[in-house]
Amino acid sequence: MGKLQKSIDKRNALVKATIELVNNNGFHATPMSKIAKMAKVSPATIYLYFENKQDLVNKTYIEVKAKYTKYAFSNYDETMPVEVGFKLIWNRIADFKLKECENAMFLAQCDNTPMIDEVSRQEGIKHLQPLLDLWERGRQDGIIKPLSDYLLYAYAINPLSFLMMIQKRGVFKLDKVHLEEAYQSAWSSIKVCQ
Amino acid sequence: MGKLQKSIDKRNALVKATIELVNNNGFHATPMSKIAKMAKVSPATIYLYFENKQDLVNKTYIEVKAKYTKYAFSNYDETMPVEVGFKLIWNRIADFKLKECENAMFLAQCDNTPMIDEVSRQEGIKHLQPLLDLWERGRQDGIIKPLSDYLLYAYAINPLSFLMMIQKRGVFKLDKVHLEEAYQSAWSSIKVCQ
DNA sequence: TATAAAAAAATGAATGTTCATTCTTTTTTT
DNA sequence: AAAAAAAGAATGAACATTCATTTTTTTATA
Repeated sequence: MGKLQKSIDKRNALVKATIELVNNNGFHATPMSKIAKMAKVSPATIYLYFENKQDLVNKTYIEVKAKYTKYAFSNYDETMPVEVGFKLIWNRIADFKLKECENAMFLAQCDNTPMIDEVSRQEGIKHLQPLLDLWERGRQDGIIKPLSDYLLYAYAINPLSFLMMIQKRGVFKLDKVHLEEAYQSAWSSIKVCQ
Repeated sequence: MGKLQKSIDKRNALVKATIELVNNNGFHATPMSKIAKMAKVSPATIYLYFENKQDLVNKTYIEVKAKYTKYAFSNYDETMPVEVGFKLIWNRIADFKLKECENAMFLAQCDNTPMIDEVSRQEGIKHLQPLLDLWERGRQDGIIKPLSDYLLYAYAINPLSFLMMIQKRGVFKLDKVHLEEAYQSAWSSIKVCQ
């Protein structure tokens, strides 16, 4: 195995350990020493890859966010009709939140916490543009309500975070039927009523 | 001022300081010493009122959650028609999230973080019953979609947390018009389409 | 190709700080 | 005068980060 690959593996192991430990204990209760142990690395080695703990968590956030948006748009292209495109993206996001639960949990925690730098937060938002473009198209065609992107996100996408969270907490199990119902609610909340 | 009142004041000051500091720095970065300083009390005094830091934050959570639900239902009574009752409660919750921003932020952070004991979390949920009863009535009358309470909460209420969060972050200002739009989206997402 | 010197990467232990909690003393209330 | 409440300082543990060594990898030479 090449030196470069080994470096990449080590870095990935650190990021993965960070996600898992922060999910279970929160940022404040995950010492660098535990992250190191879980990644099978010396604590000192972390500092060869990241400046410090804050940098580690910022970079982890940005990477997970990038993975999220890449996943969300993987089978979308902008020539699709608005409703088709939205359904596609919505389902991919739902998939991500339910299948890539660790990653999604981590994002939820970062997004509701002063754990992350404002700069990294901004960096993370960038890649959502295709969805915003789709909405703009929908508004112009009179298919989607003329609401701010924030409102549309709040009603069409954000509820999935809540559902993922309670599902993870074990109090509720989201099955195929629920998912279809959730989609209908999401779409109802932003579509123009005929 | 009586001894009891003085005790209450001191305890309230501690709870208030906890909320403010945790909002700004997160649980991990708010030392007991800072909480004590902000509440104008010796660090040792905190331990006369709370067992330890975890207990302080658990109790704070439960109190804020109780305040939230009390606020939400203050002008609701269960003889109201479903749609009227829902609008009333929704608006009170919106008010709380926007006017009692510190409290709402604190709850959002607690709800997306392993900061709080599972026991305290359960304790906090209890008081939401009137809303669940209203929804049950709405489902039976064919006014509200036959969805699980979790789904209804995810679409009708939870988006307000997201909107509060981004508003607090300064990236978006929620005005009267937005609020009415938000209500329409919330209601659209859970009402049965005629 | 084999070997050794140099460079890079990785390590475990050490350092200094921060912090939750407790202890002893002082102040306030009864 | 006794009891209760509060205080500030002390304690000891946990932790992020750095330091001095060791191990691994690369490069240069024969």
